[in-house]
Amino acid sequence: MQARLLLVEDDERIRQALGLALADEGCDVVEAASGEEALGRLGTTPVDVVLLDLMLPGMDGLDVCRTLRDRGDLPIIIVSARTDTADVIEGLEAGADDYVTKPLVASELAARIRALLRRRHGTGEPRRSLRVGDVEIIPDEDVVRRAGREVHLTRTEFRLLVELAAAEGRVVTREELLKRVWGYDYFGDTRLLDVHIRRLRRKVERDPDEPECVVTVRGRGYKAGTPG
Amino acid sequence: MQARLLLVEDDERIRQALGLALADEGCDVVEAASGEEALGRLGTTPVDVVLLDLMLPGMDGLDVCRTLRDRGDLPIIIVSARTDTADVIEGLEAGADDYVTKPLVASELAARIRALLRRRHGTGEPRRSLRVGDVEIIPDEDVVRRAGREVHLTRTEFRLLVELAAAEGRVVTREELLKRVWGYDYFGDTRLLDVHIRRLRRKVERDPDEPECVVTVRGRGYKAGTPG
DNA sequence: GCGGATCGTCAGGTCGTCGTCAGGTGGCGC
DNA sequence: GCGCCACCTGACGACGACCTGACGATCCGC
Repeated sequence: MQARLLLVEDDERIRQALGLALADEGCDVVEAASGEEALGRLGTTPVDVVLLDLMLPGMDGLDVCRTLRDRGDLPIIIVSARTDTADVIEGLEAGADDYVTKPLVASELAARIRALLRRRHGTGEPRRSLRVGDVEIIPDEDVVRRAGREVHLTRTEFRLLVELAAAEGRVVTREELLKRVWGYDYFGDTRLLDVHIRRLRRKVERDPDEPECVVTVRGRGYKAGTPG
Repeated sequence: MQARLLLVEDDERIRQALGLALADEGCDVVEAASGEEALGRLGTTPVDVVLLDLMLPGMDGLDVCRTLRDRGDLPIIIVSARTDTADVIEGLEAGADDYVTKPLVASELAARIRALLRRRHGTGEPRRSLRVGDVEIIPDEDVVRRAGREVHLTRTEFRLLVELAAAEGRVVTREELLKRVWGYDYFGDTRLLDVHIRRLRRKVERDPDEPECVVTVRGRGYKAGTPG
């Protein structure tokens, strides 16, 4: 799944234990010990879900929840020791998507997280977009944008670009690309790949003669340009 | 709030009591005593949320859940007497958005319904209309308006448009559309879909030769146009 | 029973996409 | 500087996904 979640909990022992358990469930966990710290982290770190304890030092948990809801539509699950109906309703009205009570079972929590992400993106997978320079790739929409403008790619071009983008700047050999995009187990030379790289560059490069996004690594393959 | 919800529960006394309690909370309740009856009602009645008991005569509750999830993204809350973690996880994995255990508190249930609808529509109000560009869809009738003018769609055209609009710009594959609108389980290559897309475009597109609302994604399917 | 509305099928046409090719360009070892 | 080889480039034909108009079947209200 690899959902990235922010765990907001002041008790260090609970936080660490829960963090480890959720990591075991396949989550990428970021921790915060207070509401202020959580809001700070969210400014810099992209996150898919927030797990929010209500008993926090300083800023009240419900206020953190309302603040987050004000700022956007980030999924929020409240984790609390209080089981009263009134508390649950208050939490949900404050903008939480779910309210679970301690003691917690990590596997159930993970299932609830998956359900929430599925609801949000239709698939259970977070809708992440990939970037290469000023080129943004949105797999769900089959759309690529360069500097905000929509660029139409064919199926093959799209998969090629995704493979390169997913490698995050590492070189992807010609053999790997042929295998992953075409399923070829090809030995020897083929111009197939070159042609499609060419067509891709024509569409995504600012200047196709000076490639920045799709860079040739002579004798090995190609790599996505590193924007900084 | 006036969310319309379908209550699936075989025990008549529980069903009536819960139905009344939820009506008090401002819900518009439709009842069904079995999975089969529920699926039948959904074919004719537009509903915002399904409350699904797992202990049903005939068709298994989890199967009902999976079937619903297969057909679309209708919000589902499972209501069950079983409290085991394994049961909860199974329910959520079957496609439910939430899992609450008996005994129930109607006010909490209503709060969870509101949270779910808020997540889905951004406002907490049940969705009574969808938009694609300057096309507005009113699910209660087989009617859409384009730039204020009323356009009449047939049942099939309407469901097609709703499926695309609900995906909010994501690509919906031909297989998905065939399955959700016609109930087909992939029928190889068929022109059925094309024809209805064509007919739909004739009615909702400003210029049917330059589709803006219903966009073809070659090799995958269709998507609702992103206005702006 | 008649007529309109709606639906599914079909055949022919269009056009996007793909793979191949032949010739050109430029880096790199000698 | 020379030649080789990896890669670039534009063009072209084929295939198939999708479009389009037409037709017959079915349903339903009158």
